[in-house]
Formats: sequence, C-alpha cells, structure tokens
Amino acid sequence: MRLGKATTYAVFAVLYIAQQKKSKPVQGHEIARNYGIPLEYLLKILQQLVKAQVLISERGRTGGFQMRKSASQTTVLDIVEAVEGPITGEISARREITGASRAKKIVEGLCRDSAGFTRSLLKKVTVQKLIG
Amino acid sequence: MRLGKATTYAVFAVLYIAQQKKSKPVQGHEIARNYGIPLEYLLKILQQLVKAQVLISERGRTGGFQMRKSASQTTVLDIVEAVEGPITGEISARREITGASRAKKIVEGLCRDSAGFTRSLLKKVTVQKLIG
DNA sequence: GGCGATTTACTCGGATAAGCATTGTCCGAGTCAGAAGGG
DNA sequence: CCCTTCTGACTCGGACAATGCTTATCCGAGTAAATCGCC
Repeated sequence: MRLGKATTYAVFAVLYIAQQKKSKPVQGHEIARNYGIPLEYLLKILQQLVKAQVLISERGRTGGFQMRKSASQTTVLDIVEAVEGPITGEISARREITGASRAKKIVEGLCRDSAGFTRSLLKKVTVQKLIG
Repeated sequence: MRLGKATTYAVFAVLYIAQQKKSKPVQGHEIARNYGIPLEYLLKILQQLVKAQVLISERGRTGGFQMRKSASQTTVLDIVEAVEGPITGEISARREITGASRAKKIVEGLCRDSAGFTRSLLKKVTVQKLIG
C-alpha cells in the first residue's frame, strides 16, 4: 500500500479541518501554508473530498471547508477512496491473457483479498483516532 | 492491490514455463504467441525475472528460459516483487508534511500493515498451486 | 447619521499544461545447429 | 564416410521512444464584507 501525494495531502488536510474548534469554515490557503502544500493543487483535492461527501464547502469572502460528518464518523478509507477511487483488486491484462482461467481466478482472488483487507483496515481508523 | 500489465504478463509467463514437461528451455516467442503478448516487451520482463533469480536464461539457437527453482519453491510474491520492486508500505509526501507526527505514524503503520498482509498472502501461493 | 447600491477582495470551481512512471520498440552481442569442404 | 571449419539464423540483452496517469497551475464564477454616495 503506497499512498500517493494527493492522498497524503488529503488525509492531513481533513485532519487539520477536523481539529479546528470553531465552527467557522477553514480556508484552503491556511492549510496550504501550514503544511507547505501547493495551494491550487490542494484546492483541487479538497474539491474531490466535497464531491465524495467528506467535506462541505462554502464560497464567498468568508467561505472555506468544513467536515460534513463528525471526526468520529469519518474514516481514513473515506478519504483515500475519495481521491484514488474505490480500492478494488484486479489484474490489468485480463482480456489479453486467454486460457489459464484457473490460475487467473486464483490470482484475481488474491488481489481481491488484499484489497478487502486494506479496505477493512482503513475503515477501522477514524479521523478522531488520528487526532488522539 | 492492482497488478500492472507487466506483472500480470510475468505471472502467466512463469506459469507457462513451469508447466513445460521437457527440460528444454522455453523460448520467448512461444509464450508471446500463446498469450498474445508483445514479444519484445515480454522479453524485457523475463530479463527482470532472470535478474531476480526466478528464471535462468540461455542464449543461442537452442536458448530460452527455464525455472531456477521448482514450481513448489517459487511463489507469486517472488514474481511480483521481481517486476514491481519490493512491496513496501509508505506515504509519498513524508518530507513535505511537517508536524502531525502522531497521525503520520499511525497512517504509515496502516500502510505497513497492508503491505505486510499482502506480502504474506502472495508468499503462501506457489506456482505449483496455480498449476493445480 | 442611516440606508442602500456598488465596488472589491476574497473564496471555491473546472478546464488547462508539466513531470514522471509504465508500457512498448528497436538494434546489437552471444551461441549453437547445421551445412560446406577437405582428408 | 568422418572430422573440422565456417556460416548463418536464432536466441537473449540493454539502450531508445510512445503512452497514460499523477502532479501542478491558471483563469473564471460566486459571495459576502467593506466602501461610497445619497437621503
């Protein structure tokens, strides 16, 4: 399991937002400055989190981002899948390889098991637990 | 767990080689023809498997590829790591993100656990089991 | 001074380039089988 | 007929492009606060 930059940014951005006491929205540039993340890129990632129902956004001068659900109801899996898409186990050249269907099914099963384990692992950890 | 094309080719190529009864080397073009894989690309992948001590190669007119160890001593993990490099759990922007060290360690732990599980999973399955 | 229209500064939002890994291709080095030729 | 030599075709091997995805950036749409003018 290797988390890409985008996903890593996403996790820590959500963490930062969840840690805010105030109910005011947190603005992108504040997160970017704190972690040294390129602002425009971060915004793009935050938008994906909004689409995936992890965050809510507000426009305008006092706008920003807020948690949609509470920190204890938001899991790391939610964040990761929002950015990378669903974690699914599959092999790439499924169509090219003809025959060897038995072996193919076994290998696909392995991938699925790995993906399933990873999903359950990430689902167990909430943002609340990350805060501590 | 998503296996790239190269890795998938590698698994089925090794499977094909292991299935050969004769002790003669199997030639690349035979595998490529059987599975519809681009020959030159397959050769490149097979070379990686040779470097990783999974296969042995022989040049010349009667050359080709053979298993280095027996099918029951060669695991899917050996093949996958030969092509993709070692399966390790890590986050990408480790340096960029400053602070939040507690959360960082937790997330890194998740990645390691996922990687460890996947490794053990792939290690359990030998090429012999794929043949059936 | 109070109220409202306007400006303005700031936000998010989606479309657009740059960098890098994966995938795919080409030509050269090496090696053995088999033909050619002489004994 | 048999052995040696040589040729040639076929192999793997490593260096060289094309493609696709991740990463990064830019400019436009939207919103509320602050400003300015009028009453």
